[in-house]
Amino acid sequence: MKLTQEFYLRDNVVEIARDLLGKVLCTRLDARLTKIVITETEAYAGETDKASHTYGGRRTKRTEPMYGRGGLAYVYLCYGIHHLFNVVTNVSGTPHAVLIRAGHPCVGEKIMLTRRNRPVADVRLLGGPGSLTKALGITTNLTGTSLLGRQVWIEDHGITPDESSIAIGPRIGVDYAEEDADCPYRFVATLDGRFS
DNA sequence: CGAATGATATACT
DNA sequence: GTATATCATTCGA
Repeated sequence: MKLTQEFYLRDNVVEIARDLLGKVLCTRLDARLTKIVITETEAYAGETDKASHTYGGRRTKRTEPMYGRGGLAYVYLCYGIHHLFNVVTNVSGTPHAVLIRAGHPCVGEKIMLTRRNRPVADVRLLGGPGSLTKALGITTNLTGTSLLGRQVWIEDHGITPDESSIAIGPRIGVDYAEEDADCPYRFVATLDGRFS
């Protein structure tokens, strides 16, 4: 059920980004349990990827978790407002990560509505990386946390989108990355009611 | 379309 | 140590 270390240690970050579609991202924070089905991801291929914070081997206090072992969380503040959640992959020393961009409510929908201060669950509840972390209660103080622990983890509920329901395209908001801005590293799944 | 909003990286003194 | 530009976005006009 819960994804194991081996899932995250694999060396093809693009493949892991695709495999994360349909998996269930869970948090238990402030004694409140929330789960969402992942529907959109992006791969960031570390040192060779101009869109990645670790391009060229840049290593700072912020990016330190990306250099850790696969299976850690990398959370950072973007535009001074939004906390963005990433899954660190590959072995220690290879700073790859997958950004979780969107999802569908699974457990704790009411808690998520409260955190987002919204009346009803629509596509905007979890419709972007910043909205998603707010709904799940994720903040930068979770950066470096293990995804095999008690606060945040990922489960397999047996949802496997087939090839035809996955759209692949260039990543969002990475215009600064020159030629790497066009890499087909973004995955979107359309799961028509196939989640529990 | 444009403001909000603050940590972070980088380039200076 | 201090200054400044930049940003893997969101929301509301």
